[in-house]
Amino acid sequence: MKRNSRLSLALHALGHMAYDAEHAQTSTEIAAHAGTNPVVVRRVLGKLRKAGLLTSERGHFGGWRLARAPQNITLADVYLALEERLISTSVDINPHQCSIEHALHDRVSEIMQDVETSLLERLANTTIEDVRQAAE
Amino acid sequence: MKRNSRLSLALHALGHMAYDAEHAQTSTEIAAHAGTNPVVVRRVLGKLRKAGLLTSERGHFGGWRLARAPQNITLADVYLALEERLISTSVDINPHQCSIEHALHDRVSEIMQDVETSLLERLANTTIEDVRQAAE
DNA sequence: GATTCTCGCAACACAAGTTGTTACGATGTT
DNA sequence: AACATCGTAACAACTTGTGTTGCGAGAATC
Repeated sequence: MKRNSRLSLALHALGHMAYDAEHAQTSTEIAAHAGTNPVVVRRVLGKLRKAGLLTSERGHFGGWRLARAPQNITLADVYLALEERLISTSVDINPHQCSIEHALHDRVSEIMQDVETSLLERLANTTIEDVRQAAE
Repeated sequence: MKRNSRLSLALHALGHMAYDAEHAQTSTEIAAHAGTNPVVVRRVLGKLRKAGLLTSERGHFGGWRLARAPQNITLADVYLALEERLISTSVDINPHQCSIEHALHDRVSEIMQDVETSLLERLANTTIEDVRQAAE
């Protein structure tokens, strides 16, 4: 697997949880469905919980539940919860800072920022519920 | 250094070469300016040569030159020459292919494709010459 | 022709990030 | 008490990006 597999895993899990929001799903169940490991699932879903998209409960009949209705969770929410960014803003500014480098950084950063914003707008237009319905 | 450092390096080198297109620049010079290694420079610029943006000459007074006027090289040309993509299309399709996974893949791919296209359009609107002038 | 300069390329080392796995403690249910 | 489940740390394996060394090929100069 490669980059973006975390986003795929998160969305996949949410999609399934949208089917019956009452029943809590265990990380073992989710992992089996996604072809990965329960610990990996907890790592990823832990970020979604931190962002308020999910709740988790320990103990018997514990597991993961949506914290909101699937109509109220957009792909953008999930993307932001993972705290990854397509654009790499971390362009090390060299100390000598030649003017070409500076002009390039400004121009490329501006474009990347616009693209990132555009991406978020598009992701915000699709909810987990939309995806669930599209899958039927 | 992180991702995108190849694009930065490539653009940086092109920006400097745009100043005097006559004089060939050696990978050692470029590397010193960019704070990296000549072999790294050759690796990156080799892709630009393959794409027809640069030429290289061996031997005494050899080095790198622009293959076209800097007005005719856009940031999109460079981005494409590096053969990297922001979007990771390589989402391993699992054999069992659950319908949620399929719907998600379709939806996210569509969005990513649009964003990639939008990025290319924006990059195509700036030339190396534009950047050089902005640096003055 | 010998020397020097330069690119081309392969090979390797190192660091960082991603994923999978094991282990164990904490918490909740039966 | 026994069991199920999450939370988290630790580690291994793999991939990727970058830096480095070494050496051969081609081209200019002496």
